[in-house]
Amino acid sequence: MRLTTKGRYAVTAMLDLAFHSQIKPVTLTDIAARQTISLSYLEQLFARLRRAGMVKGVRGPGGGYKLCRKTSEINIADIIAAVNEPIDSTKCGGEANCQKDQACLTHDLWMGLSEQIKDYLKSISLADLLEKNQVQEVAIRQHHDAQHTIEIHHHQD
Amino acid sequence: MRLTTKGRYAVTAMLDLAFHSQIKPVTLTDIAARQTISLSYLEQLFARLRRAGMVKGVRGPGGGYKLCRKTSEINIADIIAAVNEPIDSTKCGGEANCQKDQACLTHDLWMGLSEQIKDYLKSISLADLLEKNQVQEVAIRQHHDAQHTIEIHHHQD
DNA sequence: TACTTAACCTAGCAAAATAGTCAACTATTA
DNA sequence: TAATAGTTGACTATTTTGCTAGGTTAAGTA
Ligand code: FES
Ligand code: FES
Repeated sequence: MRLTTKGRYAVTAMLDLAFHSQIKPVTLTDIAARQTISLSYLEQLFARLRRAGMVKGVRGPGGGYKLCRKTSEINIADIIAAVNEPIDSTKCGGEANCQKDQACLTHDLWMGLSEQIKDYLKSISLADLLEKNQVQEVAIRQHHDAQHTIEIHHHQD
Repeated sequence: MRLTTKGRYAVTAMLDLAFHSQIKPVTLTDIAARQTISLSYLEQLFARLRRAGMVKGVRGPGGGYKLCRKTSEINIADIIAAVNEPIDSTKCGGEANCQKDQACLTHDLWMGLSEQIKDYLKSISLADLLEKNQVQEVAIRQHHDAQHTIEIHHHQD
């Protein structure tokens, strides 16, 4: 499991998609504009996400992308794994034989740690994040509404 | 929190150090040989680890590196943070103002997730990993011993 | 049928990060 | 003093990243 800005872009885009594709597909152009990510970079990311079976492209006018599964069934680890080249972080490439005596200090250890992180990220779904974010959005909207009300009151003075 | 091979190198080297520096300091040459990491790359990593106050260099013959703290007081997150350039993973660089309406979809969300991963890695100490590894080592040795016994039995036939 | 839309694909590029090298230098200690 | 071993800085190669530019293909619409 590698964790870089690339993965962040992917998670962000997927979250945007989850948030806006309730009714109709969302175009990458829209996501690019909202999240300030280059369109073609998004295309690259979504090509991988599509090949991983997480999203589905709909061509033609009114088209765009939509999720293949429910937001509760899409986890963060899968998204990150989909966009990152699956690099074998071991020297031996699966075989546990690079040295005689201290062979797997790197091998088992990092693999285990990496697996733990993956498990952790697997336990977080898009729905979980959406919920969190929605709470915040609601809070902000309520704040705005409140301010709006205050302004109206002010005008009525 | 970023997770790349660089961090893996650092954690692996620190673990090797923890494992071998019980009695006397360990030279980077030894670690380089054991873990098949380039010596000069290790030097770079250990320069950062030293600046972060995690290891101490001992000069002269019989010198090398040793840990500044107990293995139970050194966590994985700190090691990884020490070798990675502290990059601000947000576009806005701390300010939450990159866009008007959807400002912090990226911001709060990824920051929070990143923080959670960091917390998780903070909860794992070198001692924890050592213990695990030692358990495995014992297991392997036992397995070897068992096979050895089998071979002896075979010879006795 | 022609046109538009947006997915889908390809090649290439500049900047950054990563991984590793080399050589000179300094401090320690046997 | 001579050997050892850390310290430093500059330098190079490779990979990844994020992006641009240009297409092709499928699906709607006039
Ligand atoms: S990396 Fe797999 S055995 Fe050393
Ligand atoms: S990244 Fe911080 S507000 Fe958008």
